Amino acid sequence: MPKSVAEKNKKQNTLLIVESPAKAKTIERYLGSGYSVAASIGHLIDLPKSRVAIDVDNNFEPEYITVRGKAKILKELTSKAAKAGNILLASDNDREGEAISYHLKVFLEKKNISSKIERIIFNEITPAAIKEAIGSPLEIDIGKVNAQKARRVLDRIVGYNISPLLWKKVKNGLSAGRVQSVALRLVCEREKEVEDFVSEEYWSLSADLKKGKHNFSVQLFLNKNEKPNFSDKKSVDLLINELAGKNFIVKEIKKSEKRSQPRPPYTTSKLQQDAANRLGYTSRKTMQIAQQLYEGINIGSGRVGLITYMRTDSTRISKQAIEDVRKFIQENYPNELPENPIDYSPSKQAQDAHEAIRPTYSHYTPDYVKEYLTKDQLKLYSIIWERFVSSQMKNAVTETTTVDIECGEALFRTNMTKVKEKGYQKVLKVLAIKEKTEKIPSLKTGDILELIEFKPEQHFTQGPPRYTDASIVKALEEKGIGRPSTYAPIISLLIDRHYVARKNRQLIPNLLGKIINEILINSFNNIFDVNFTAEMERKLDEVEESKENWYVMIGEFYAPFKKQLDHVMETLESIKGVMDEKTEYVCEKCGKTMMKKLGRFGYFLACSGFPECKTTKSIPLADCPKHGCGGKIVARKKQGGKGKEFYGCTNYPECDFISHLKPSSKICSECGYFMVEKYGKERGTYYSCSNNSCKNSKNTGEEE
DNA sequence: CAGTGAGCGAGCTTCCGCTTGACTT
Repeated sequence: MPKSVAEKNKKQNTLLIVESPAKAKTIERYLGSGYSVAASIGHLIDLPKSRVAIDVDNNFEPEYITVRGKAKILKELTSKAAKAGNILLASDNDREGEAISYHLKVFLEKKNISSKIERIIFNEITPAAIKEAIGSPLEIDIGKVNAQKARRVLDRIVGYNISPLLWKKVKNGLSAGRVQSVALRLVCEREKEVEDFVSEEYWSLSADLKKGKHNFSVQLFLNKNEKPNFSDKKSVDLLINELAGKNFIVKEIKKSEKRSQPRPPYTTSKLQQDAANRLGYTSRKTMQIAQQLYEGINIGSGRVGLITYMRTDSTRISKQAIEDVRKFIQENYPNELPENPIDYSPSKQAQDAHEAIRPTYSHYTPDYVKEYLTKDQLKLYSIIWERFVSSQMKNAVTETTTVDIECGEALFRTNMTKVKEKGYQKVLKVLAIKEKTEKIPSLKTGDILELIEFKPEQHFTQGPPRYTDASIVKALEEKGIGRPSTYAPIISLLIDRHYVARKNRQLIPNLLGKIINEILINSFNNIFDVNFTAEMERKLDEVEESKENWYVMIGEFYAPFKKQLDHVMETLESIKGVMDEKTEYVCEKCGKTMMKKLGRFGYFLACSGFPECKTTKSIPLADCPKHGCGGKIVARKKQGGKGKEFYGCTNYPECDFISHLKPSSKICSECGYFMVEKYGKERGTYYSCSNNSCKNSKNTGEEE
């Protein structure tokens, strides 16, 4: 049949579809002619946003539609598919990826695309891995698709039923969900621990000693291992008196060697943790910068993707990358190259669709790419590079010398740590481990030391630390809640909804967050529990292995849930309006007091006479400092309500005063402008003048 | 690192997870 031959010739190229456009570009380069590579840019088909769209009476069948804004991509993919001889669905090798491929396949078949559609899977972007995958095409794994469907439907049922309950009982626009509400719960529970903590005074004792010309410090120990806690100064003074005049004698000198292993290359969670702790980045900032490094930076010779994909739960490394980094180590640190590559098999629960986060080429050292990167990009790239290269180097060896010194009945001790072999630490700069260690003069057993002075020191027991971006991400990952692509958005969501505030990097629940959490755990303790997700995952595994029907699993959840929901809807008392605060402001139109309320765009003032009087206005935060202006400074946002808040004058555009930081109640003693709160890593919270030409704007503001 | 700019809001909101882009950092 001549027609089909002509058709065949026309349609000989293969279309490969992945999720990420950057990945598509890379793969296109690897494959060359005969192939074209396109990207779906995430999910294309999903539940509609505007309603629940789950048919409870029909085995929970979800209603799928084209995702808003994705119609164009779907159309383009369809037209490319129509021209291709062969279509390879190469979305990620996890549940979500399988669902993307499945939906695409169903869609294309409906569009009467006659070409062969196959699923291929690779877990790393290397020519070898991709070619191997193309050589062994697979069927869609319907078990995985069903597990994704179950997860999606469950989250929809929980989120889209409990959120409206909150609208009715507490306030419009609120939200609840399997993941966000547990994150909120963690923050609230920690806050409770902080509030309940009672700080206690205790004292420690050290002594400054002298041997020859060398001074050094030793600490009092109990039972050889424990530091004693004196509850007050009296008891420590008692001991000091007892020891007065007694000799300090060196009793024992011990040396011990410790090997420290390099850490595995980064996963998303670990990268966010280190970037937060070491560089002070929020999770969100880390991901934005990582995305830039992934998509590519022009480094003279052209645009190069500097790191592998940044959303991963795996520490796995491609064979090619191992060879590359071992070559780099061989050339630059030949003594630190281990005989064999170090294996970082991913943890058991990892979905493992991507490699670890690593530099694409080890020889692009931070120094080499420095001039092409912004400061922030360079810092983040440096820690990724250092962590990866060091992960394939030899252990470091440290030697610790412990000296036990007796004084009467008391035992004092000091430690000195020396690096014997730097090993992997040779490449650590930004990630360098800064260890403070005592310098001890050379001593031998029996030496008698001269006492310079006793140093009793007062301490207070510290309460548990509040969560930070770093520690909440760590906690969520450990509990299996959320995914690499959602850690940063979860934190942003809690803050955007005014459930939680981030202050000096700490996550503190607002009253709104506490109230919602209280309601949720009182009414749905079983769902918003850290174990709920773990149990869900266990069942999803059974669905994936076709041991259970996805809708049977959902049905078992739904029946009791619906009962619970109806009960709460009926019995829970509405507290609508209790969040509104009375203020001193008076309505300009009717003279009634104004209430402070939380709206879609943040807090605002509204007349207590609502709905008769609909007066609203922004909350004045400070007087406009411009001479003779008389306006008030209020929080503002750019058009469309997008972007970060700034603070401007109510007399705009006549008055153009602006500050990007929130006014504090403090007034500058130099120029009378209001001061703003700033936070420095070293000096903590301080105040600075909002007047750029005032000298106080650079310096620490005076404390009142 | 400095620069940054709307007049809204009392209804139609909301989930999680995959992606990037536009916007800040």
